[in-house]
Amino acid sequence: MINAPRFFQALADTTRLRCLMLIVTEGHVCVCEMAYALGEIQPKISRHLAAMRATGLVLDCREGQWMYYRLHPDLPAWMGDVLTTCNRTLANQLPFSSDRAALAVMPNRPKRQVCQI
Amino acid sequence: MINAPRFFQALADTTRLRCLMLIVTEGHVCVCEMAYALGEIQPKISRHLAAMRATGLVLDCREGQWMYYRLHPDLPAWMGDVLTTCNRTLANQLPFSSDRAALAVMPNRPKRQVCQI
DNA sequence: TACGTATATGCGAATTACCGTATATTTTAA
DNA sequence: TTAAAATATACGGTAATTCGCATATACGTA
Repeated sequence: MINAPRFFQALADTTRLRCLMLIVTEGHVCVCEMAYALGEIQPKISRHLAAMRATGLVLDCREGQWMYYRLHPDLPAWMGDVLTTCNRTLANQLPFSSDRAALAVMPNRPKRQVCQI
Repeated sequence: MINAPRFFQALADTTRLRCLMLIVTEGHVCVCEMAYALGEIQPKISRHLAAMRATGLVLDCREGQWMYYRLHPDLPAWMGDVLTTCNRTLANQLPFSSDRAALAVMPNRPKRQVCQI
């Protein structure tokens, strides 16, 4: 089970926090979407997501070629509250606001179909 | 002004988080109180507090020989919300609960007098 | 002034974190 | 079966973090 210091450590990196805010807003986001939205290279995004998966903060789900990430359903309630509180304020600030804007106009953005689990 | 990643980085260390939860609960806590409550040596506590002061998370206030730390009054509201949410849950868990218990029975615990600013 | 208590900080060592590049793996489609 | 796209990871380098110990500084009191 994820503990408080590890939870906060996951939020302590700008790239991870930007990915998490996208996940909180969108529900499910795949790697190439985050890489495009943040303007970062794919291995960097993938490594940060692997770190958050290892700490139990997010869960991955393959859908064809795409790997979608979402918040771990067993996340303690207070951690979900923290993420929501955080997103409510940060969503209107840079770079989080421009991340959403970039994702909204992503060319060839994959359409999520199945994997509703 | 303190930003989100630096804020979370401050919470990402167990010693700092324990000190912060004491500060949230008590309002003002001095270094020797935290050292006693956590069972850690003074330089370790002092260095962590200096780090949090440098990031703008806490404010110090000398009172005689003692240096009291409290949350920075200009902390963004959402960060205060996160700390409150966090403390509400963690206060009942180890090691945070035993930190409060130890502080409550600290021998020769200094009495805070002035420095109400 | 001299001493005891509280606090801060300099220092070096060990550990951990983050990055870019290159490459391996998985899946889809031709 | 071959190619292309998406993703994961190994590797090496650099920077940041954390620690214990020793010591410096500040304050109160005798």
